[in-house]
Amino acid sequence: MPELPEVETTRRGILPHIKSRRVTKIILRQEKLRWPITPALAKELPGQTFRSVKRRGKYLLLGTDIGTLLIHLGMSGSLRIVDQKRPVGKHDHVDIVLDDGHILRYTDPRRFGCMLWLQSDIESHPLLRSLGPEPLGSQFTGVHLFDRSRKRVAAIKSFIMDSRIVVGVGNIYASEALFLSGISPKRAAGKVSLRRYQKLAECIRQILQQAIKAGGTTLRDFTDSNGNPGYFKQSLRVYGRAGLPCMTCKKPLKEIRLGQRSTVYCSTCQT
DNA sequence: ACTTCGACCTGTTGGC
DNA sequence: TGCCAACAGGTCGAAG
Repeated sequence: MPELPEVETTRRGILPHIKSRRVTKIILRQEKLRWPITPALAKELPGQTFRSVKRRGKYLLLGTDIGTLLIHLGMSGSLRIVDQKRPVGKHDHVDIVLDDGHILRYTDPRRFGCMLWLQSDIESHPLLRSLGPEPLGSQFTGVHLFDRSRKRVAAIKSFIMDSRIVVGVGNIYASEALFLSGISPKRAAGKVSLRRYQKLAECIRQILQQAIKAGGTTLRDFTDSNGNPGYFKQSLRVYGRAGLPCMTCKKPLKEIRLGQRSTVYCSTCQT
C-alpha cells in the first residue's frame, strides 16, 4: 500500500490528533508483525505523551520523552484515528488509546509492517542507519544519483527503489518517474548520464509532491487517517495501465518484471 | 560491494 | 460456484 506520499498523508492526518496527547493504554490483539511487538513497548508507552510525529522514508517516528515509537506500514498497513465505539475489525492489531478518548488504531492484513519501541540514538538504529537521502530534501540531487550509480549494472528502476540510494520511492512512483523522465526502467543504472539523472531527480520530486498534494494513491483500500481515499490514481500514467495506450504516443504500454516487481513502461517514449 | 532470491502474511483476481 | 495459482503498494537478510 504505502509509498512515501501515503505515509506522509498518514503522518499529516494523525499529527493534530496525537501531538501533545497522552497514551492511557495500549491494546495488543496481534503482536506478530514483521517483528514481534515487544513487552517493553506495551509496558513503557502508556503514560507517555507524544511530542513529535516525524517521518523518515516510509517510517513514522512518534516521539515521546523516553523513547520513540517507530512504525512501518509494510504493504497493507494503515493508521486511523477512531473513537471508542468503532467496531474492531479482523486486522485491527493495535489500539493506542489517548487521553481524549480517541484511539490511534493500527490495521494491517498482511502484517508486513512493524511497530518498534526505540530508546536512544534513533539515527543509528539498524533500520534507519543506512537510509539514503529524503527525495524531497536538498541532499537528493541528480549528482547524488549519478555518483552512486557508477559501475552498477542493476536496472535503474531497482536502483531508485533501493532505500540506501534514496528513500520512499516504491513500485508505483518509480514507474511513474521513469516514464516522466523518458528513461527505460531496464537501463543499467551505471550507464545513465548525469543529465538524465538530473531530469530523473526532478521527476521523482515532482511526482511525490503531486501525490502528497492529492492525498496519496488509493489502489484498492488506502485511506488517510480519517478514512478518505487519495486521488492520485487518476494521475498515474503507466502504473496499472499495461496494454493501454501510452498517453504520449498512443502505443500500448508494455509490462515486464524487474527485481520481482511488475513494471509498466512505454518502449517508444522511454529509452 | 553488489545482486538475486526467498521469506514474511492475507486478500483479491482471473482462469479453468 | 468452487478451486487454485498468481499477484499485490515493502524490504530484510542470507547466499552467491
